[in-house]
Parts: sequence; C-alpha cells; structure tokens
Amino acid sequence: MATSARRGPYFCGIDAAMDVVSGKWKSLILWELNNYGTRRFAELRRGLPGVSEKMLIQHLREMEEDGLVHREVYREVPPKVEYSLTEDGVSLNAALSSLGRWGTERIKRIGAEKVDLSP
Amino acid sequence: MATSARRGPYFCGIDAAMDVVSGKWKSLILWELNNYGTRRFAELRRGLPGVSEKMLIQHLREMEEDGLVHREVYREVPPKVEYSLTEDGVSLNAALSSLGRWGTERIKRIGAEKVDLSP
DNA sequence: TGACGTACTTACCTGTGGGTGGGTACCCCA
DNA sequence: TGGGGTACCCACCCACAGGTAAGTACGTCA
Repeated sequence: MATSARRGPYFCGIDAAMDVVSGKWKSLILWELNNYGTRRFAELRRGLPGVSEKMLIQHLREMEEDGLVHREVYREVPPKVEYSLTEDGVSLNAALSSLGRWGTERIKRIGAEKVDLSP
Repeated sequence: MATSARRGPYFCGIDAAMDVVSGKWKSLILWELNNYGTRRFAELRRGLPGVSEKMLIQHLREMEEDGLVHREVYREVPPKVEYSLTEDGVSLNAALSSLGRWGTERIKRIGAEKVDLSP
C-alpha cells in the first residue's frame, strides 16, 4: 500500500490518537462530517478550500480503514458516495473539542489569521 | 530558519493546536515535562527512547518559540539546561488529556502494541 | 592519559506527505 | 454536440520532516 504503515507501537494514548488524526485535512474532515452528519465527496471537496482530490480520497480511505468514517456507495450513475462518522469518529471529535478550544484561545493570543469557511 | 514556517492562517482551533503539537516527539515531550515538572536535556533524551538529539533540540526550540516550554540555562561547566512547561504548555497538556483517553481506548480496541516507558 | 558526560551545532542524506495534472465511464443539460 | 458534473485512479515530482554521524569546549573519573 502506498498509504501509511501506522498502527505501530505507541508510547501513549495521545500518540495513538495523533497517528489517526495527523494528516493535513483529517481534523477538518472530522469537523465537516460532524457538522453536516453526512456529506458527499464533492461536498467535502467544496467545503475544504484548497484540498486536492488525491489527498481527500487518501485521507478518507485511511479514516475508513481506521474505523472513523463510514462510506456508503450508491450504485447509481452518475456515482454517489456518502461519507459519515462512525461511533468512534464521533467520540474522537468530542475528544478533540477541548483541544479546539485551546487552539482558538491561542489564535486570539498570537493574533493569527483565520481562513474564512462559509458554506 | 531551517525549522518551521508555521503560525499560518488557520481553519479552526484544532488546526492551530495541531500546528503546535505536530512533530514526532512533541506530545511526548509535553507529557514528560508535565510528569516531572522540570527536566534536563539528557533526562529528556533518556526518557524518550529512540529520539535523536537533533530532533529533540529542534522540537524544544520550536516549543520554546511557541511559548509552551521554558528554557533555563545555568552558566556552569559542564553545561546544565533545565526545561519546564509554561502556563500555556500546562493548559495544552490538559486539553490533550481527553484525546489521550480516546487514544488509550483505541489502543485497547485494536490491540496495538505499546512501547514500554519505565523510568 | 584517555574515555565519558554535558548540551549542543553542522553537514549530509533519505522517505514520504502532499501537490499537479491527466485519464475514465457515464449521464444531464444547453 | 459538446461542456460540465460525479467519484474516482494513476504517474510524476518536490519540499521538508526526520535520521545519521561528526565535531566542540570543558570537566570528572578511572
């Protein structure tokens, strides 16, 4: 596989969690799926400005393998695929919320720019 | 600088937090410093089996720049440098705890190996 | 006298995360 | 009739994260 060799031996829980979340867009995908409940591929692509199709697919595949997202394929033409969070995905998102709050505080502290994400 | 161009525009809080934590050993350093309160360079190196000196220094420097760790240099020979967490570092660690719990659960679920970390 | 420890620095090298861009099979709409 | 949309796959490429190894200035211990 060209993707990741992960799931290696971990030092601690944070290590294991980071392994699953690390990836430029993974936390954003998590957030997006948590917000909308279920999203089609193209909706995700449009919701994550700047993401390349390749990376979006690769990340979604890895997150599916990791049991975080569910992939529902409708055998239609044109193709239709719906992504949603699994139970583990939802709980991971919940576990990330405190980190998100810390980050938001940090953005205020250092006065960093924020990307505009309006649907 | 050969290090990082980070602090870029962020999509959300998680993005900003991940920016600061991403790095193979950073969460471990955080955990180690939180556990021991204050540690010398060589103590950290020994506490993180497998870390290279270069990466440990680079990570510590970045975390210092990011205001997470404090670096206290004692003008002695042989040299003595003590690292500890700042207020922000402590709060980041607290924000990571729920993620750590999720990861520990995940390790149990998938039955991953854990590295033995005994002092 | 020399091996070891302290806290680094510097140079060099490699693996891979991620980007670009093209192709596909099919359908709808103008 | 052809341009656009769907959800991908594939080949190629590059920057950079991270590893390896050597060197440094000084002190202690055997």
